[in-house]
Amino acid sequence: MSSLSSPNETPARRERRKEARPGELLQAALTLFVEKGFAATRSEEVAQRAGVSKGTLFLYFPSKEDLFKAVIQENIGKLFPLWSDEMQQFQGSSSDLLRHCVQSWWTQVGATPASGIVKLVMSEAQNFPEIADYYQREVIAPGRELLCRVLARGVASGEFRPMDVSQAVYTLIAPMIFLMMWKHSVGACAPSAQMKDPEEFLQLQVDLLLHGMTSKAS
Amino acid sequence: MSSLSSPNETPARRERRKEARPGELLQAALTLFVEKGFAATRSEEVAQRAGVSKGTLFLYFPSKEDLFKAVIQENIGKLFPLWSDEMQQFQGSSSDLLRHCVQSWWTQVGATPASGIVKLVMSEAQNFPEIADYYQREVIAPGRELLCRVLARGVASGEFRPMDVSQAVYTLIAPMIFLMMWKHSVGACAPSAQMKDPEEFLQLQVDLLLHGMTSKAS
Amino acid sequence: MSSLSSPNETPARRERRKEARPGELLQAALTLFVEKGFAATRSEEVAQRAGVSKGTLFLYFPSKEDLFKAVIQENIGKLFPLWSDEMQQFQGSSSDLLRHCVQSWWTQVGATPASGIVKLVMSEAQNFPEIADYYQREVIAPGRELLCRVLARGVASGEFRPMDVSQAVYTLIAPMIFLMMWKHSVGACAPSAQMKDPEEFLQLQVDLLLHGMTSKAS
Amino acid sequence: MSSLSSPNETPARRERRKEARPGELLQAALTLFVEKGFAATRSEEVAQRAGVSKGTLFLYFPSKEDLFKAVIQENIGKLFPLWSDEMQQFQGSSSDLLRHCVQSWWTQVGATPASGIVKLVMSEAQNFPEIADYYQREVIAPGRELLCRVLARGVASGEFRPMDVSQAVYTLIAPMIFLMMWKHSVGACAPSAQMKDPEEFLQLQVDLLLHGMTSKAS
DNA sequence: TATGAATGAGTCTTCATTCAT
DNA sequence: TATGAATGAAGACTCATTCAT
Repeated sequence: MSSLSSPNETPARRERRKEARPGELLQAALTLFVEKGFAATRSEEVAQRAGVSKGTLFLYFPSKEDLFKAVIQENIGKLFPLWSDEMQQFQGSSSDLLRHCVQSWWTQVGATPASGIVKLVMSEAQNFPEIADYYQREVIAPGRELLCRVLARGVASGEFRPMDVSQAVYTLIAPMIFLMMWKHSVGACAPSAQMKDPEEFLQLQVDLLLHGMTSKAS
Repeated sequence: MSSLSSPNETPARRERRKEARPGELLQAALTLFVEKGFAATRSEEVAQRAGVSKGTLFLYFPSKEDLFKAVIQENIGKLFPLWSDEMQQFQGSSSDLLRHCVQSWWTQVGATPASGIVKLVMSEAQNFPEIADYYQREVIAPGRELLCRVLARGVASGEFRPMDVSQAVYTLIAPMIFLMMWKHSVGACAPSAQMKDPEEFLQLQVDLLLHGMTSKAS
Repeated sequence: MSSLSSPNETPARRERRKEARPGELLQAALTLFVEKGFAATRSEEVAQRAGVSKGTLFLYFPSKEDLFKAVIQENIGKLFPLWSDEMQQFQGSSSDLLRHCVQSWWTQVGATPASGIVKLVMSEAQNFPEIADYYQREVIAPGRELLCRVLARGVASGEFRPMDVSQAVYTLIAPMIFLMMWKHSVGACAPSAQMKDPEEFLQLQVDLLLHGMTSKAS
Repeated sequence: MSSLSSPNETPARRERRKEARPGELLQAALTLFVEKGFAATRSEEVAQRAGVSKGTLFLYFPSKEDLFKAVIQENIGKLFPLWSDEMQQFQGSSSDLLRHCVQSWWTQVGATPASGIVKLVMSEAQNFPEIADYYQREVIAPGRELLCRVLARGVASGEFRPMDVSQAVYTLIAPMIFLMMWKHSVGACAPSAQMKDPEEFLQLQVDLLLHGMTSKAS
């Protein structure tokens, strides 16, 4: 436009805010949703925490549910394409790839507030079918697909025993889901019930699975 | 009403019902809570399904939350003393005992509506701290204790390798929790995400664990 | 029930209120809707004017729209069956019957708050399609049908000239609608625009029509 | 932008548009108000349809209400001076003049979107007293005055019987108002209730009136 | 002039719980 | 005990209007 007139112009403050808003709101929503639950978080609280008025929230997200969907996408959904690429380029053994997957998930979801989103969705799925659908499409399906590909890779290379990968994935999913649910429900309320070392638990689970699955072990 | 009938006849239906009331309410609550969720179930629905009026429900249970607690106790809490006894009297190997535990849990909780209660509690724990406390006391603690004893039994007899039982139990708990959560959240909403054969999955998990844990396997 | 025990019992106060409530609410709604319009009347105002709380209103009418429908039925809809009977039994000439119809309408609707309802429905029809449907079914259709029967009666007896009754009715409807609209819009706001003598106007209109319609007149 | 072009060329499109803005906004408002109602039309929609931003609308019209007033003036108010002139110069009989008036109204209002404005004003008059006042001043008063003059002309010439013209005008106004209200409320919602041939209806009404009014008829 | 981001007042409806009967 | 009428707090979302740019 007028880029020729001012050499190092920056967007007007108003403009910069406009671009920053969605992120600020998403961040606020993530924190509050995880802390208080989706239903228990008032839209206005989210707006306040992001430093804007109620109306502004609805300027960027047509509804509270859409805000939730965006939070899912921002914190989890967008990881799958990246992971998919990583997997494609991975050079090592399938065991290592599997370990890498679980590790990545732990680092980027399990150990972060995003884990609260997973817990939330599983908790509220019944009450918000549209969110459940969205989650199924954007998270569950890609997630399963990714893990299935990893298992299939191992089977194809002869590293893993032949198996029904579409069922076997649950063996990987289960400990992850468990960890997130536990952390954000009983773990959050009764410190005594908290898990001591989730990462070690995860390690153990994966080792167990690999030993059970690798050809050499049998 | 029954004033015309003989005084020493069997208690009138009304009176017999009177004693059955709490149980009927509990049954109705279980069904509805599992089907629609805790928040989405109206107290009046519970009363209606039990054939009494809204007021009567509050005569037996001071609040909806208390009703929930009673449902937990009735459907899950009361199982632990029984299981504890069973365990005490079990004669076989610790592997078999472990399998038996998981089997019992599956039969009496996992495959029944009670599994929905577990899902519900994990979902609502944050919103109802009192319920979380209650659950921790009446379910989690006894459950962990029971499984810890089983593992310790195996270790003591030399059947299992030495281990930190208090962490190892999570390896058993995880697939159970996962199964219940999955079934009642994504599984209930997206048929495509449903698990095909939960029992087989469970079997597999236990086998995996036992192979990884038993001395002979190493 | 126990009617044999107490000779002249009356329903408990609570009970009597229950039966009186709908009427009280309907009355309050009629007044407020006519005075302020449907959209501009808050549900709570209606409840307050009826001396109950907001919640109670929704105990008797599932929604504000349903309340409106009930107001229509109560104040206008229920008149048609009565009028239909009257017409059936009318013995005089069709001219007299027509005059009687218009007279009845004026006495029971035009000159009463019910006229405000008609104005309201015509005003809000676009914004509340469901109400428009209801009104069409419960008021317009029966009203037209009634007037058509009257005209047909006159034609059949040779008192009126042959005509397309289904279009001719509008000649009768028009001045009534006009009177109600005028009274509740410009008439209500600008006293100077108010009609002086609506009844005389109506008389004049009917006379004009009858002159035009009666066979002898031609 | 146009700084590169010759200074004395025809006004740039932008500038020409600038002067056309109010008219475009008025046109857009007319269409939308009639289609969706006043309250249901968002200011932004009007602006959008006129190809400008929300802010610009408020630059030309201080409020939505003022926009409405301008729409009234533009589509109805400005007709009366013209009609008044026409009447002044009319040479034929008063019957013909009356027919001409009704005809003109039908052509320029009744059959055009302007009829929707009349309906709207009558609907919203209570909620917007200022609009009601404005309408009374700019439309009702001049309209009545015009018709009164026509009737008085007929009476003065002996063509019509003596009458209270200030009341008699309603006999002319009624069918017009009715037609507009009907078309834009029930007629718009329930096709079955729509009038078949409004023009014929109008004709009939006028004939009826003239028969009743002309001296010869008595 | 023109823009469009931001504001915040306003309202229907649900439902756990109470209490007069 | 049992009933069910009554209560009232709580929350998402819209949109006319403003004002910094």
